[in-house]
Amino acid sequence: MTPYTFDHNAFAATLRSAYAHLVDGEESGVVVKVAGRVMLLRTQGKLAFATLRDSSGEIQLFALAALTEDFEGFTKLHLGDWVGVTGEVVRTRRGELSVKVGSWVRLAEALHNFGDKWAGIADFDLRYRHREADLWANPASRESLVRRSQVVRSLRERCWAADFTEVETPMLNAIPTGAAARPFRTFHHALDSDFFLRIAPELWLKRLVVGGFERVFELGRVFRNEGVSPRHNPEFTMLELYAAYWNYRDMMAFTEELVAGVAMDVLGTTEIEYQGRPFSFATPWPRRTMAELASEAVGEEVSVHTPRERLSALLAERDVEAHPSWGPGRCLAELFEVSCEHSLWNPIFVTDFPVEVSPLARRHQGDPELTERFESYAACRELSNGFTELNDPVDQRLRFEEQARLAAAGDDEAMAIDEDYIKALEWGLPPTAGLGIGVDRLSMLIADESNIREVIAFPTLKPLKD
RNA sequence: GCGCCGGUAGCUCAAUUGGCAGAGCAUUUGACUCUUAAUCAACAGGUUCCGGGUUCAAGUCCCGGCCGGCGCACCA
Repeated sequence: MTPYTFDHNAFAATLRSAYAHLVDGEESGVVVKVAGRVMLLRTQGKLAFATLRDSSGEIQLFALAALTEDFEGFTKLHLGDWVGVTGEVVRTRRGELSVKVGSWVRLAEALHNFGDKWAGIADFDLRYRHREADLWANPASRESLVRRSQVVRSLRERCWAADFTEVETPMLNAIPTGAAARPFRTFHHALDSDFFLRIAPELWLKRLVVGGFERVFELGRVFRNEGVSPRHNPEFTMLELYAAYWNYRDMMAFTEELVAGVAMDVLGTTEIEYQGRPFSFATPWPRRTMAELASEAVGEEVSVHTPRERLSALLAERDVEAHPSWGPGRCLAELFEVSCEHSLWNPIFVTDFPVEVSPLARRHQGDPELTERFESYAACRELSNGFTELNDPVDQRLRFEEQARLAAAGDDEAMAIDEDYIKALEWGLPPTAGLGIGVDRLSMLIADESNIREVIAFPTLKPLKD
């Protein structure tokens, strides 16, 4: 029977720093209790050395037949077993800081182990399906998840510090809305109703602003029934926040400070390497309009007012066929994506998106065909999306109706009309700016990972059939 | 969803032109009083992802399926 508790009082990392002064062969006279997993075991006749890993790091266990209780049993520990050890802190003659094992107890047995002490676990299928073994075998896997945790913590603390109230909104939605995406479908038996897993918390959050929460944020999971790739997991984490009385320029300023601040909190610098290439979070980030960037890329002046025929011809030159339902706005957005996105390495704000692709954003004060919307790009991918919120219920209804026409034309990602949301706007949404940040994407940057699965503890995998 | 690549012992990986399926580590047994991926000796360990086919002979070639990686599409 293994124990139900173990009263440990020391960690590997703190012992290493507290006893750094011990010289080779010196004994401290201090007895500590440590616990963790046996990573390596080296027996040598009447001596045995084990490498113990706890949450802080690793430290050596030094067992002697003459001193250690049940020395024979100690030498028969398996790699991966959890043990609790009581013993004196010493440095061995060969210079390794150790706990000289007096008494010890096996806290849990590892019935499986991976054996290879050098290569760890390399098989992706095994690593992701049994992340617990991956985390035990591969320190780098643990490191990436720790980075993610630090990113989440930093985002939360910075939102709290800016007086945003953290809230939670429904994941089970009668209407999937707030973004353009195919939803997951589910069913509630007692209510005898279909539900959709949320694709964004956006509309709920703005309803809270209507209700008087002037600054709110939600950090949580959203679900999109779309392709899986090294940059897309079907469920992913989004930070969304809304601030009354701000516009999109205020929100851009907040966004860059937030993201650069996370880099400072987690890494202590804004200057990093991502996938072997220098990358800088340093603020301010450039602000460029979508039309400007697209014009530069295609070598002629284009905008939302360029005739659709010209835009579709430019798309065709880039092997993109403009769908008949696309107006000039959608064409411009597509042109931007195919011609600019791949070159946006350091963070940049792309601004002034067409109304046609921004059904929840307020029209631009200088051009009613544009919106006061931005997306930030980093490492050639979208990192955040924000805008001055559309708070006119009449215009919002028109935008939803346009979405409905797209849906009728076969666009299965178009938004549905949300009458409750329109009614909320009729109660009065103050001028407000909103922001969404992909937390997994940001974590990839901070953890220097190219695969989103590395920053998700248990990524979505296809279930095994028999 | 499409394309390319991969799947061999518990783990990491070999296996020539189609010719007896191997090593290291882990497990088991033994030796060893300062090891560090300890070392040394011995034993054991297999539906070569699954199902068909070609062949005297298939881990290897062909067809189908499963799972994964990458790319494309979709998207954040």
